[in-house]
Amino acid sequence: MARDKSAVKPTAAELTLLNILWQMGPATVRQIHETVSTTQKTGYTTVLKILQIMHEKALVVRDETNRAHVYAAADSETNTQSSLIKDLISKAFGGSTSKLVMRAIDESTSAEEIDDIRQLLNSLEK
Amino acid sequence: MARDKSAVKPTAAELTLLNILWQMGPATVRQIHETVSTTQKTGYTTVLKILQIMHEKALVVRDETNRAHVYAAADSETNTQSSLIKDLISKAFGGSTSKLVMRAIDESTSAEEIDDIRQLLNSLEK
DNA sequence: TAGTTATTACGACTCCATTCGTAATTTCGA
DNA sequence: TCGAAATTACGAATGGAGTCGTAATAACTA
Repeated sequence: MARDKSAVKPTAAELTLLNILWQMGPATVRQIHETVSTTQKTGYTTVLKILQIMHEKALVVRDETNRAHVYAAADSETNTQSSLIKDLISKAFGGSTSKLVMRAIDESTSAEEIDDIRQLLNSLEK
Repeated sequence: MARDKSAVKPTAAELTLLNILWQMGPATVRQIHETVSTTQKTGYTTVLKILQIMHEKALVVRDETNRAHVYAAADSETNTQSSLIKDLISKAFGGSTSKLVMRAIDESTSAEEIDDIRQLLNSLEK
């Protein structure tokens, strides 16, 4: 049996690094550390260690051609978002997507975002 | 300063017990354990311990009047769902509610659920 | 009352996430 | 070439989640 990739759920720290990788594209530890340092005070080797663990979990791939390894997200942002949301729907919303959507939309949701959602619904065949 | 309740995010195991409490209403450890046992094999003292930790975190309240303490969820299901979803939107969707909704709806979403969402949007003033 | 049963309290143990210091390795410039 | 700088590798320390065994306590019953 092949291992189910969607079973690997990134932790909070891992998601922080994935967000950077999705934004920047493939990057070295130094680049990633510099970016993460603008918002947090995290040591260089901490970032390195987390990337190594993510590599073991296959959350990232890395190019070892050069001295400084280049890391990249193994899965797309879209796919990761989908699996995170499916997880939350099953664990906290009794499996109901509509319940989640109803909770997600509140007074802080902008009119533009609501328009976006309306257009999405209109584009559905169902 | 009052402590911010929304800062406490229930873990996976805690969420399992909260779901039971929201469903059953206030209940003893025995009742909760019996319910959780229908789907998992978890020891009685494990459930007790988790409830005690949840009590320390103020995720549940308990009535110690009787020998068998009666536990109840401290916060409503709706409020907890809202804070879980806000957390996910900020950590994985760049703060965009519409992006989350777009990911949430996919081919597995039933026509009934999509209708529910349409009605929600129609009922909005925006 | 005395023993059995039910319940809570306590603490230990494992696993994993997160952090970082230090060692080993490689590269590059003087 | 050789030493400084950069990078990776390794491992230890901390803390929390989840698990459960055992002790302490309370209640019930024969």
